[in-house]
Amino acid sequence: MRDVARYAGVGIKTVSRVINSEPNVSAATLARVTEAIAQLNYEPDIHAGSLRRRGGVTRTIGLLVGSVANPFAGSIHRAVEDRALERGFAVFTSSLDEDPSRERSAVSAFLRRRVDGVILTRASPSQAYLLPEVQRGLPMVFVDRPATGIETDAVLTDNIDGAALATRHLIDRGHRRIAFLGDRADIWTVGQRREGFLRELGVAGISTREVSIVENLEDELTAASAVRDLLRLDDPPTAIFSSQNLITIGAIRALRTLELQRRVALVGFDDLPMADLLEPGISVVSQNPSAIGDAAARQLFARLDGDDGPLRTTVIPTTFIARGSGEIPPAA
Amino acid sequence: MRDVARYAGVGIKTVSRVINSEPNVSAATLARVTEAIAQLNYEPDIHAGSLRRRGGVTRTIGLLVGSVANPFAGSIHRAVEDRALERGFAVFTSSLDEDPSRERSAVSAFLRRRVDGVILTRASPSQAYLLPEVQRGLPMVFVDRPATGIETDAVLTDNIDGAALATRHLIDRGHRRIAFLGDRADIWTVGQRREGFLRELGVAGISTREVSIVENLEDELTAASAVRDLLRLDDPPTAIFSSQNLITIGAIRALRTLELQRRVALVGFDDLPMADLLEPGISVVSQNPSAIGDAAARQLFARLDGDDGPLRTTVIPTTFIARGSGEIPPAA
DNA sequence: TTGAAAGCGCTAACAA
DNA sequence: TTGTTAGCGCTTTCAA
Repeated sequence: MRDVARYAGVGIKTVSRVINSEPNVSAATLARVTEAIAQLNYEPDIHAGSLRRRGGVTRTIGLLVGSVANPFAGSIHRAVEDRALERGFAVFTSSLDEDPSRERSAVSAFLRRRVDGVILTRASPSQAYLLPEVQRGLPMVFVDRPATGIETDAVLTDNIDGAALATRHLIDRGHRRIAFLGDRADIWTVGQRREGFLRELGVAGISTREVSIVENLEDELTAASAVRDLLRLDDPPTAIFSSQNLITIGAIRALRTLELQRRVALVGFDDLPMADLLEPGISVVSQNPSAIGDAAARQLFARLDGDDGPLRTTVIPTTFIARGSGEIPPAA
Repeated sequence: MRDVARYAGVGIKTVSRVINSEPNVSAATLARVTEAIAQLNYEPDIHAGSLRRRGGVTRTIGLLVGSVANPFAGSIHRAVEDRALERGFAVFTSSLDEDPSRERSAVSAFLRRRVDGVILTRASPSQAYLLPEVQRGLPMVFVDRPATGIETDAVLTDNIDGAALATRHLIDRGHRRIAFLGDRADIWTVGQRREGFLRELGVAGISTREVSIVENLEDELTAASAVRDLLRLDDPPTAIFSSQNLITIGAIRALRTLELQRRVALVGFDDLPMADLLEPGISVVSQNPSAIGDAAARQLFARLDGDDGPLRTTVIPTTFIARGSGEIPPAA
């Protein structure tokens, strides 16, 4: 900055004014400084500035997700990035892999870099360790799962309603022996989805003894093997509600292996790429990760703009997409 | 830091020593300082430190990709993040959408935040504007596409060989009238893939008049319509080589519409999720984005560790995956 | 083993 | 409209 000032023949503060588009710089001076910046290929150091700047803002936010390799997280990330870009904010991202210790170290890495706000999908059971940041007023928006141990803004999918929607759809087509496939039971969303499933069974007067609930499925393989086991029962389910992506794929594979993909109904929670190109097409309850990211970013920036209204939980609705697999009637 | 020093009854420099795990701190002092840090919930400001630190390292790198919502980019990102995490580096990401102006502004945003290195998929035709950074010694690794206008390290997919592999596979099954479907012709990779396609035609002695080359397909819709047009020709192609993901999906849709998915062979460049669950399964030349990200990050960190050996271009091989669609023989 | 003082690149406050 | 000075939180240098 000193070099630029010297080159332009002005004081260092004038360069600062130009960089920050502050008023009270004459057109001629502005031109000279701009030229000097271009000539010297100068990029101001945003962090040196934020050190002294009021509030110490860095125009940087942090995003924590399950894994950036996961398309669901990718869509959230992209929506957050789009909102951030509009305001000249940069985005740090970190993958947590459902590992509580990674959550803590990633948050710490962000705090050491003085992010202005954080959007996070939690991986640990309690966020009480973030209490000092909440009290300090660091904006935080939880996505996909609410915080535990602290009160914050949140943006969630309507898991209960989505699961109920899927369940009712199957019940309406005459199914009673429906299987629920869930992933790790300590993940908040799966509990919600099971709740929606059970609620709708109750509404229809179906006893939980008629249904099968399998939980803690870890991946495609365990899901596929669970489905094979279920369908070998004396009184096998006529429909399956799979509460997560990879589990749905496992279920599809198992049904194919048994050549039952046109006899047993299947509805998955969360959409799959090319689900409409399979035979039958896979009916799903579709989430809207892009809307989640968008709402979370808007909420975060509203807080950064000084919104100190009451905490808000935004619920993003789901959409049922019928493609064939969910419309199969119970076997005669 | 001053608060921590006061709380622990030591000088500020001693706190600095503890934070940076420097030697010459007695066990008793270390314990007191550690306790003070915990009590005060202190997180050091990494940027204030880098201001004075030799070399000014921030333990931060920047990653530029097409779009973080794209699974190919997501896999690269995840691999980069994994390498970065091992070393306590944070990762900034930005999506470019093939927009040259976004490339420049995103790079500038990273430079203003003093990243220690950059990994980028270029979107603009020339990177000559980065010459000052190259000369300054800022480590940069280009992924997926080489830089133009500057010399840097790069990690690329073996596009020519991959395309040749796919083409040879079709030729070996008796096809001669093969269609090549390409996306925007100004994207470097598609040119390479066309080159591999043409090379293999030459080896087999097939005239380019026998094949159809369609380029500048923008998305699924334009690809699908191009395929429908091709198959309505008097002498339609018996096989299709699609050089990109979305275009492959468009081709699949078009073949379905025409009910030709079991009569016209199809090989795509880049793998698709659930491609094995379609009927027929989609044969592809699979890239390895995770290996690309891994190699790029390793190269970047090697440079940060002081490796000043000659510039290196790492080529990541492709794999052919036969699933059915590529093994369909020419219609009689 | 420890700490005091200077200074990294910038902005706030204030003076000219 | 412009510039000067102090100081943000840390590391470097050097002295105790």
